Amino acid sequence: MSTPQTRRKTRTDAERNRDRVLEAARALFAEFGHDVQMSEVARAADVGIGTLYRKFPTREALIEAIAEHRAAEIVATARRLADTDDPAQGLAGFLHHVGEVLTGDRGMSEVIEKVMGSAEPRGETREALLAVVAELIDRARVRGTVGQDVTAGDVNMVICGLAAVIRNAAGDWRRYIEVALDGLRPR
Amino acid sequence: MSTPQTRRKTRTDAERNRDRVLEAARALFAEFGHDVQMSEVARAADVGIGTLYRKFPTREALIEAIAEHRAAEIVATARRLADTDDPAQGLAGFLHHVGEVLTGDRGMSEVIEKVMGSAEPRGETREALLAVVAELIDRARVRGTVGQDVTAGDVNMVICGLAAVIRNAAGDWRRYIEVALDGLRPR
DNA sequence: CGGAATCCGGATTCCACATTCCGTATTATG
DNA sequence: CATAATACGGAATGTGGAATCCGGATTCCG
Repeated sequence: MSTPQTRRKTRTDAERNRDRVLEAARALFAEFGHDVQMSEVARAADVGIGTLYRKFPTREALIEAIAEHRAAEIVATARRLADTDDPAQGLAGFLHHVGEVLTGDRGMSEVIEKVMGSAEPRGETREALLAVVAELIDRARVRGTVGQDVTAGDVNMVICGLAAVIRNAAGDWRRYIEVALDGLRPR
Repeated sequence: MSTPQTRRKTRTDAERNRDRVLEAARALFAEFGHDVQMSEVARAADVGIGTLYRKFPTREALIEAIAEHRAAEIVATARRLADTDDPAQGLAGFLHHVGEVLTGDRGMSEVIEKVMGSAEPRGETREALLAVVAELIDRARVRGTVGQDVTAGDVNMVICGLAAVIRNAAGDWRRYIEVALDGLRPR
């Protein structure tokens, strides 16, 4: 009913513009974080504000699209690390990867904090992330690098803290990870 | 020159109002964090907006006043812990106290993050805090509960993360402290 | 080509707040 | 008390920024 067969192919410029917007938004949010303005995004994408709003009906929608993208990347890497059975990688490698990403993406570090916290309605991707983390923990446990009692929730907290440390430049985040990892090791 | 001897005593009601405002603001910011409105503060204090602004010429000024107050309390407690040479207290006790305070004061946990990060112009109190933390670390080091290489910066990071964990309800913050403390212990 | 169907741009509307202004009310002095 | 000095309240103003609207430009399709 919502698809009258009289449907033309989506205009090519429309599609192109959508990509432009996403790309520009990604760059802007990565550099300046949550407080870039819609008009700035539009300008950077070399697109009218109207267009921007047709693609993403809401500021929030735009941010979500970007975040989802980055999150998916992270999950992908995590899964790779989980599969490769390299002792030098695993949980440690994952945390460092997250740190690396957040360092170059201020907006993401702002989002991660919230996402790792309260069980928000951030569906699929969040689930996927939790799953991989759980797997990483299992492997680490077997290998003896983390205690039996360590949970995915613990790692969540660590990541939440990591994001804050990076976002506020509160110190050397690699050192933070080191400390956290030591803290998770079996007694 | 700025004190023409023709100076009456400050009106008593003025003084009383200032207290009311501070008290109301404290409560409001503690519960709702950074986004309470000036008008709400005024209403809660049962005072006109104009008055509120005579006491604190700026939203920021108000927040700063509140934060400074809380920070001073924390420093005081910290110093007490540092003096009491109770092994069960010290650094651990301090972190738990901070956690307790932040749990009941959302606004503060928002501020702490920033303050612990970038060497902002938050003068005296910040200095004092750093000093006590340093002292707590020294004692802990002597007692052997933290490694030789642990610095005040490390504790800063931990606190910054703690604030984030609490603010986002990302898990059990007592557990977080436990992990952090374990991570700081000597090898 | 021709003319829908779609999409664009960006001025404009709306809204949520901080901050200012000023006429009125209250307090301290003599 | 009288009166100057202060303080008060809260409507009015200013501002920043998201979201809407619509005449004009483009693109698709026969």
